[in-house]
Amino acid sequence: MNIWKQVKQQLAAELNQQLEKDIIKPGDFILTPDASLGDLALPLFVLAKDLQTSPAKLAIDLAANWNSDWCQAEAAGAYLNFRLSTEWNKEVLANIETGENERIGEGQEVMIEYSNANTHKEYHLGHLRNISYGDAMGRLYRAAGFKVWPVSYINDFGIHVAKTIWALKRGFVPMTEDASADKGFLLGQAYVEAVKQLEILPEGPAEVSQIMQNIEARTGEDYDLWTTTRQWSLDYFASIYQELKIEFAEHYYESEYIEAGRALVDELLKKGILRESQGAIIADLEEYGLGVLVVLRADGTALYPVADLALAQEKFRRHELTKSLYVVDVRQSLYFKQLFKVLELMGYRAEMAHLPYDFVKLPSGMMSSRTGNTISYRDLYLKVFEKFKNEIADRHVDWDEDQMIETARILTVATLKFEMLKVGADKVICFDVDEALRFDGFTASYLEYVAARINSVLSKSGLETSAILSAGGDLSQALESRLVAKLAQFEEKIEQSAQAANPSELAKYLYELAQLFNDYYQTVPLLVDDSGLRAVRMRLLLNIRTILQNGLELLGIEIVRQM
RNA sequence: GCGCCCGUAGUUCAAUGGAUAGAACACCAGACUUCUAAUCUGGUUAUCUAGGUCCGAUUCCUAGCGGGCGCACCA
Repeated sequence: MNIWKQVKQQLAAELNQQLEKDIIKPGDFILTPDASLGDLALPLFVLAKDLQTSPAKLAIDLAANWNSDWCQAEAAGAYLNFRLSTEWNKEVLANIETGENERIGEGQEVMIEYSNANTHKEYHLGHLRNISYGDAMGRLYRAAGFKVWPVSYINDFGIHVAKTIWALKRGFVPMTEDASADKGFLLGQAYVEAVKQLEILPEGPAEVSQIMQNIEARTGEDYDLWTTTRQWSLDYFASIYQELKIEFAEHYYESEYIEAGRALVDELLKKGILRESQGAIIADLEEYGLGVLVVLRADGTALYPVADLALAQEKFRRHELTKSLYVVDVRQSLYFKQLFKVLELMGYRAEMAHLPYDFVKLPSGMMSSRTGNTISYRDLYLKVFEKFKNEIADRHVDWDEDQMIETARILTVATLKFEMLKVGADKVICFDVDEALRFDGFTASYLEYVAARINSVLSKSGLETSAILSAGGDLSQALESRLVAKLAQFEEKIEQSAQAANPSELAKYLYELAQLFNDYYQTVPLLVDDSGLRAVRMRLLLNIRTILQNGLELLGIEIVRQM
């Protein structure tokens, strides 16, 4: 139930009745720029023109004839401002407490592919942005009632694999006998070393090429080495997913779709969707303004679309999808337009969309796993984790080790994800480690701190949840009304974030809510002697925590109990 | 050359075509005998340029400037 939308509908209905026309729509209302002006506003410029009067005069007329108690109307220049009564506050809280929300996606299935990492390479910040974004989008769709299939697609078969294996065979990077997750991490370093050595050793390229052929033959020593090292990477990825609490319904691997892809290419050649050109096999999409997509090289080896086409086919075969989404770097925008066009020509009609996001760069320049100018996920995680752990140790000498570690883990994951999600997907993130290690300002820590503060106050209130929920006192402070109005906007924010495919809107909303709370906490005493007042304030806090918790959950972030 | 994205405060980012362009960081000055100071309060600073549409443009259109990224055998 979207209460803010209900309010807009109600206002529109009452105004239309007053005017005896059906011209005001719920979408015409805007938020006031300042709380002193009220909660909602209606700009009257267009309406005044239709009614052949001036906006200011219309505002005065409408305000004069307004006679509803639940909401006050006031003319302010060309705007009609509305202020909701304090009575309304409790309705909002009751609405949140019932926990129902709109489910526009009921009965629809959406597949969302993300975390398209490469085995035998480092898992770095770029992947962190991808997985955080993909996970959040999946959660937003799920909240809207869709059946969501989060899937990962792992590229385990490119030339980069051969390079890494070459580096291992040549002993450029010593492999330890530690857990395989560590080996997965070391593979990333092996790859960087391979790229370096390939520029030095003249015999390198030929050796790598031979290894690639051996792997593709799927037999022999190099193939066995591929199987083993591939598993190291997969175990490493799995450990990261577990750490981030991100779960996939299915995992797809490029190596498993190349063969089917080749058969598909033959079929599409016969159908005339693909054709031969300059020795290569292409999809000629010039007539759609999409240029040319090369599918097979002139030497017959497969390019990326081969597996991708077969994979898409498999996805549609397995599930009745209404939407199929791909969370991939913005640089592949053209590629996805081409891929979707070919799939359309093949007869697929489901909605297919690329959810692009811009890359993560460092103050030192572009990240590149080839040159090694990256921040690995693991290094960053450990750095942030250490900082939190030290901070907790300073503040809570009485905590045991388990509590410290668990809290630091939650805060670390929250920080990593929040840093990736708080910026619009269309923006390049210039990642500054020192910035990310901050605990103040627009950070996950700020939000977590509010949750912890609320928990603390609630437990000191001495009230049972049932007593809090049935509290009947009045929330009459201006800050309380602002907080409630903010809470009421939650559903709408979710909808907007989902529609714009932009979790940063939700992140920003939650931050603003937290700011309001801290202001409230600072200025208004909460644990007051008046038991009715105390109870209703606790009720407000409980609701703030609910929204904070639910909102952060949509971003894939857990809240701490204490910090 | 063609296409896509981005140009907002010293920096990093906000603003479904609406009221005085908001935050955060940094900097300066304050607030814990009282619910967690990982907090709060106050102070200084900005829409790349030129046109156009509109009652109203950071937002939409055109041209230019600046940056990034794509565009036939990378993924």
